[in-house]
Amino acid sequence: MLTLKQITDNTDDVIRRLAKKHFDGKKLIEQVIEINSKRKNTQSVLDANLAELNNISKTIGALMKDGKKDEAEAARAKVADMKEGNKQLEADMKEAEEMLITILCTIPNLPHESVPEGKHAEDNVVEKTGGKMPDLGADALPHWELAKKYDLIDFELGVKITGAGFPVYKGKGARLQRALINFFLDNAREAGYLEIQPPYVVNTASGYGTGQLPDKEGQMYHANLDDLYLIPTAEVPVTNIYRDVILDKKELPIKNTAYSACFRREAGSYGKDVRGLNRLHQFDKVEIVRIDTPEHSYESLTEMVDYVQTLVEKLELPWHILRLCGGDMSFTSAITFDFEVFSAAQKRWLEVSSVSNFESYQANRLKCRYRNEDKKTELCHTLNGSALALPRIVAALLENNQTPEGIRIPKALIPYTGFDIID
RNA sequence: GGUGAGAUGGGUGAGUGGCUGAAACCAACAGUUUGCUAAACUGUCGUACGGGUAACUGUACCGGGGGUUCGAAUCCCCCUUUCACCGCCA
Repeated sequence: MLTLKQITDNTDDVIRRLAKKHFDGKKLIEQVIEINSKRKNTQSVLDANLAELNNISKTIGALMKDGKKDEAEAARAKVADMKEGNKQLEADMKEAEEMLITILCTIPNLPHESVPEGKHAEDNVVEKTGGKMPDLGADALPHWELAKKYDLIDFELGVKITGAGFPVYKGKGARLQRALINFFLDNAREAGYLEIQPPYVVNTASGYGTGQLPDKEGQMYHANLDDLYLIPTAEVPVTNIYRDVILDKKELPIKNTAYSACFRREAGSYGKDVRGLNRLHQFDKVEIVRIDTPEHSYESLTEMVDYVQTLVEKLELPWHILRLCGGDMSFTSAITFDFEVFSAAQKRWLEVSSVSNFESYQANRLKCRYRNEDKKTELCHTLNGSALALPRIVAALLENNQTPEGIRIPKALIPYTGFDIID
């Protein structure tokens, strides 16, 4: 969520920037300012009352010792009176604080100045393109048919065991998954990321910390009995490592990477877009997460984007990077670059990575801070990105590398798969 | 799952209901001394939200939430969690 300081110091600027996300924040911002000033006034009165109360309480002890019972009784009565009045003030404070958080949670992050205007995915700007488009014949098969032909992935079996969107990988299909995970983790480690193996279920506090709760509750699987959520991405447990933490500036930037299975309910989307591996309820992903200072976070963002580029290049996939427009960006992001790879038989671009800087928006909720040179605590910036999500990479690898002899494995991956062709 | 003992600042750890936002030690930081290092000495050393240009100052917080009391780190209740032993178990 945005900080009160951001809102009170640069009110007009905040409203203007929210408009880029097609969010009309004028009323809410005004409301925040009003409630906040009320909160301050209430606190001033309440603090003064409490100070007096504390003083009187101290004198009661002394009076009792001196045997001045009457005076002590009088003071006691007065205190009882004041406490009644404070109850209302305390309730007001609590209400104001809760209201502020509730409203702040409904206001999205401010887009960075460099975010392009636009409403939909079509308005995203192609930032960079690379790789070679494969030249497939007219009889090229989509990945779900290749998966069947070579017995790599069994979608129907997943339906039997669990339901749609939970595929079963078999043989070289399963080994390809394992190879990609290791390939991504090894690359991340070589790029300086610390490997983390986090829990796949998290509590509600963590859900709030990274902003899945309260609004996106329906997107996570929930274990009712224990009130725990299956993670939709490793970002959730890994970023929550730094919840309620004050870091030393020397530790920044923190660079973590984690593989996890990801679970997404994604209710209500069916059809061609979700065919095969295009959209799943359970999938594998290696995530990179950074915690950084505000001064350095955009440099970190560039490094992360460049790093992801090396991955798609090593996999020899045709790729491009999109700078997302204001309307297509996520609620919590200040700037997002999407990586898409071209899936040649489907003839469509598939999103395989999303690299974002959340600036202090997420850190504010997490209370993730660092101590600056003046020993003052300041909110960190948080960033994360997929590096990479497996299913669509697999889809593109299968489709783009199909030959009459079989499916060729890119050179960089062969040491991990242990085979160079799927036939 | 059962029983018992715990949870205090970055760490260790003290704390008869008022003199405790919290001893002491360690770590850290700044300085003095010193040819360098070390040692010694001096000082600083939790967070949040208010007030104040500032020095400073008010309030809240001793795992979390309630309660008792004029007053709670301290007493009571609930929850979480750690450790030990028992039970179960890959």
